[in-house]
Amino acid sequence: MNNNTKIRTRFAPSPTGYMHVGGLRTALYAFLIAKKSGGTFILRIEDTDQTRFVEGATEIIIKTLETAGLKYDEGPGIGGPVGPYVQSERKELYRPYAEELCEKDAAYYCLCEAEECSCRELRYEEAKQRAAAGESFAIRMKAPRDGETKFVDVVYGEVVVQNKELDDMVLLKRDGMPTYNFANVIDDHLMGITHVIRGSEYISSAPKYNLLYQAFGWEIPTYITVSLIMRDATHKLSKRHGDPTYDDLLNDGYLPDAVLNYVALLGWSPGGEQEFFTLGELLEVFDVSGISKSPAIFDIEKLNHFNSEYIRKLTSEEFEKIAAPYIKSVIKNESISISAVAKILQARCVKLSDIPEKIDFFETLVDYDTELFVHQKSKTDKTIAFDMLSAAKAAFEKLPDWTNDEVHDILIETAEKLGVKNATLMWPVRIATAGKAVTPGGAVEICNILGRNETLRRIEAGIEKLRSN
RNA sequence: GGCCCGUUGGUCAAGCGGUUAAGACUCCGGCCUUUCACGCCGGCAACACGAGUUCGAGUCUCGUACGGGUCACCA
Repeated sequence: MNNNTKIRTRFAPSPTGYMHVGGLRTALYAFLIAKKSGGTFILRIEDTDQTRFVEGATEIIIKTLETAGLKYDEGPGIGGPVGPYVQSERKELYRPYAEELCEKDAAYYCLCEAEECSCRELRYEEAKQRAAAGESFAIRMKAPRDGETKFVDVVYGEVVVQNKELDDMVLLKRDGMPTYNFANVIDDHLMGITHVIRGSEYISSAPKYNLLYQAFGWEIPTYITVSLIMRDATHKLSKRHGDPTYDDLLNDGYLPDAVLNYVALLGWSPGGEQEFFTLGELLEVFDVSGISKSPAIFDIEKLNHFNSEYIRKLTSEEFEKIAAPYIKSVIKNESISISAVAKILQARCVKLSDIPEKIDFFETLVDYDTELFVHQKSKTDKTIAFDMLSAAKAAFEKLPDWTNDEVHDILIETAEKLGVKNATLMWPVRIATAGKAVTPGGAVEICNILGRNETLRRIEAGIEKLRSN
């Protein structure tokens, strides 16, 4: 461990146009590891493959980190002392390092087109001449053929590999661009990265990176390898198979804080029983010793739970603000109070996209089935409902206008007068005004939101329905 | 296939040689109640298998099975 230097970590995604949930978690851990010790968190874009260029992809990454609250100290847009932070803008600087390795006999020019390379022993001078004469070439690492390479990973412990398992990986491609692996090592060193946090798909490459560091005589960073996030026991989470990306989740009405909190707990445990953590709290409790080696399955049900809780914890003003667009997507009638609708929704939605189907009845009353008036527990059926609605109508007509409290009081009063349970009156009123069995809020809230005229209109319609039945 | 890694309820997971094997999500009862939700109370459900070490193993060792990762001039 680099105890005497400040920790520097980086999140180094390739710009694919979206953010994986796993990528977000890697970014989070890198952020936490740096920040909890007052270190530096860096964003670096790994775009050495130009055929994969996706318009706007870097912006998506930047925006993701921003919404997630993972503020980077150095990176694209804000710069920093070891920039540029986009690899395609650094492409000129890799070649000299590859040449340096050739001089040290740790790499070689590979002039072969074939996959099986036969030019490993070609002398550097001779290869250079042939290259100068116009032959195209790549530069490969000259991996040792015997012995073993070992390294220590904070999560995986000591990993030993036989060198004969290592191949001569390409450092510089025929097009002159560095490979991901090479650029990664060079940049991590040049940017002073002390702790490398990445997914377990890279653990097999780690020994090769170490050989490179050793050939250069550079200090090897601390490796922290995190396991994969899976869709089920046998498939990793993937956009291609329809699994949601971070952006998909936000579009579906999950809150950034909830997603971050949930994702933090996939493959890492704080040890105690607390599950809800703000980013600030994570900074306090996060410790690499809690990172697990085994893959974790992404469970949308558990995320739902986190999201519901986060929604409930919002102040009603905050909730109204984020719920308003969803509410307005179905409620066009301007006499309906968005704020009142938001109020009855807050405790009842798992995610914001649940909202439209829950409140559509405010806008349009469907031609519901009168069977809905039958409810044993409330002691009501169609005949009773008819009487209840008639009584409610008479009571409401006496009120020129109303508030929530007035609706409540008059209904309770009416039920008392009739000598029935509150529910016996409330049920039919709610059914007549909403036209569905399950609604956010009860009869009182619904009547109040609809307003006197619309409520009376719906109650009268209900009476008519029952009369003709 | 070679190499590397993993395996505690359906899911996330605690556990670091002695526990009635936590907790959370889901699911199922019940209570509360103006439907639903919330809340409260209760319940179902796990150490992959086989050897070994040990007085004692979910915890240590080896093997087996199953699963994953990786073996690109992709990242």
